[in-house]
Parts: sequence; C-alpha cells; structure tokens
Amino acid sequence: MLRLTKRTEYGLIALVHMAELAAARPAEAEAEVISARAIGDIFPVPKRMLAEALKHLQQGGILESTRGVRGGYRLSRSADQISLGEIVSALEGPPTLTSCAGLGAASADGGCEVEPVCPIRSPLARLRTGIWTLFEGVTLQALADRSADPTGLFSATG
Amino acid sequence: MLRLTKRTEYGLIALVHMAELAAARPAEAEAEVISARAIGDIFPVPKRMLAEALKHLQQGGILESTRGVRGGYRLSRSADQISLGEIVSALEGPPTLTSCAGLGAASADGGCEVEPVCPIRSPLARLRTGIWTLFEGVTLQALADRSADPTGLFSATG
DNA sequence: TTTAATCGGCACTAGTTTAGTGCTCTTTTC
DNA sequence: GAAAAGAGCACTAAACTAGTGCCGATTAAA
Ligand code: SF4
Ligand code: SF4
Repeated sequence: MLRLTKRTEYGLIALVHMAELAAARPAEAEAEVISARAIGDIFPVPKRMLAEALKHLQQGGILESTRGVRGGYRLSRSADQISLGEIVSALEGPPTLTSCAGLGAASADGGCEVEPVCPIRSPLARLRTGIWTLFEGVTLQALADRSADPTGLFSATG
Repeated sequence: MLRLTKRTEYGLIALVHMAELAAARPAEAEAEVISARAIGDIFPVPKRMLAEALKHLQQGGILESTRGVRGGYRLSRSADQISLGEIVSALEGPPTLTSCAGLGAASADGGCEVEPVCPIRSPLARLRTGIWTLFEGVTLQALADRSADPTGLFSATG
C-alpha cells in the first residue's frame, strides 16, 4: 500500500547521515568514507540490512565504495545532485504503481488480461509520472535539511 | 514498491466504467445501478475479487448498494466529487510510505526502533503529504476522461 | 607476511502481504 | 417460493519482505 521497504528506509537514513556529514565540512574537502559498521553504530538498524542497502546504492551509482580496512562509502556526487528518485530507484526499482509498468515485456510474459480494454492504464501511467516527477524533484540535500519542505509543494522555495 | 494492489485496480476499473456510464446519460437522470456480475462480464477480471473491491468501496461511502435481484451499485456522488485519494483510501487504506505512518500507535505497539533518532521521518512525512495531495487532486471524472491529464501537472487545465 | 577490517555476492529462513476462491446468509424482485 | 444480488467470514497458495549466514576478495596496518 504505497510503502517504501525497510531496506529503502535504511538506505535513506545512511544517505541523509552522509549528507549531514558533508554539510559540516568545508566544500573543498573531499568527503571521507564512512563504513557500514560506523553508520550501524549510530542508528539502531540491523547492520546487515543496512549493508545490503548500501551495496545497492553503490550498484546504482549513488555511492562509491572503498574496500579493505579503513574502507567504506561516500557520496559519488554532492547531495544536491542526487534525487530521491534515483535513490528509490536504486534501492527498490522504479515505482510501478500498476502491475503493467514494464509495458513492453508485459504482453510477452503473459501480463495482465485486462490490458487491451483497461480503462485505467493510461491515466494511471500519467499519475505515475506525476509521482515520479515529485520524487525526482526532491534532492538528498532537501531531505537532509530537516527544516525545509522536501517537496517544494508548501513553500515558495520550490 | 509503490504499487497499487490488484483489488484497487479492479475497483478503479469498475468506478471508471460507472463514471463513463454516468457521463453518457443526461445529468438529471438518476444513475442506475449496475451489478458486480455485469461489470465482471465486461472486463476480464476475477469476478469475485471485483466484488470484494466493490464491497470495500461501498463501505468507504463511495458506492451505494442495492440488494436483491435487480440490485447493484452506483456512485454515491457525481464523478467529479470523488477523489482518487478517497478511492485508494477505501480500497487499501491511506498511503503510509513509511512504516511509522500511524505515528500515535507506533510507539505503543513497539514500533520502529529508529524513531527517536530517525533523520528521515519528518521529511518523508511531508513527502507523503505531497503524494497524498496529488491523489486528492485527481477526481474520478479526470480518470474517466482518458484524453485529459489526471494530475494536472502537465497541462494548464489544472 | 600475517592479521583484521571492510566491501561483495550467494543463499537461506520465517513472517507478512497479496491474489484468489468457497461457502453461507440476508435482502429483494418476480 | 425461487432466483438474483450484495454482505460477511474464512481459507489456501503464491509472492514479497525482513533479516541472517557464510564465505570470498581487497586493502591498510601491525
Ligand atoms: S492493464 Fe489495467 S488492470 Fe492490467 S495491470 Fe495495467 S492498469 Fe492494472
Ligand atoms: S522512524 Fe524512520 S526508520 Fe522508523 S519507520 Fe519511521 S521513517 Fe522508517
């Protein structure tokens, strides 16, 4: 029912934390890496799940990883260059809203029977685009700035 | 992953169909009832699931039901007075986005451990409001009018 | 060179949710 | 009274989610 997974929440928590760390540092300084363990020590989340989320974020190109001792993760870009859409997409795939989101493959893998006569497919696809636009418009920077309105819907700053 | 349930889709299909029926009728005429069976004969959806969806819509005050032979359902209001938010809310509950949506009860039933230090709760709550606003702004009328943009985001008609 | 920290990948279990069905009861028209 | 229709309850199977285990690869440090 329109809910993010826990993995996504954990990933977001880590990202916001990293964004806050970056904000407390001079802009010129290269961001230092922080290990999954370190993040897990700060927030009471299952460390292993957190690591899973971070891995996905690395695969999605949002985090860069360094292995070995003293290794860890860091943001691949500045926080205002990372959209929530990217993050969610990396962690749990793009939002589908309907079952027939991957429209091309839907008919191939015996998708929805209703599709040929479905009266809601097209409108919902547009609505999905609207939601997606909302997600794309929210930056990690905005999420980390707790006092701000991340959606830009209720303030004039959008 | 941000997907509507099948029950919701079936309910929406039925509602859009009813809205289209209503649109093809003079505004003064009282809407006639249509049975779950009749709708199920038109769209290739599991009839039983469809009935389940219609039941929920009746309980949510979106549909009025008439029992007995010649019975069925009809919209309780005109299609432009019914928002997608209401519909989704009736069919699968309000969107939560995070696990700590029912914030009051969350701490009581041993909710999320992260809550006291969660850096994403408040921003995501606002984002949820944004999504909800989007859903509230889409009327059944707009959904049924297939050529229109239901979100009002991409046209000047919003 | 050994050790330990760290990321990376695969697989697995248990719980929850979703999709769908079955059956019975009540209401209402014919 | 028979048949059509909604209302309620309960149930099963499949899918997804949350969380864990294990081990290999990489790298800085001792
Ligand atoms: S075709 Fe219609 S019913 Fe089928 S998955 Fe798409 S939106 Fe849902
Ligand atoms: S408190 Fe934070 S981590 Fe916990 S459910 Fe809410 S948003 Fe998710």
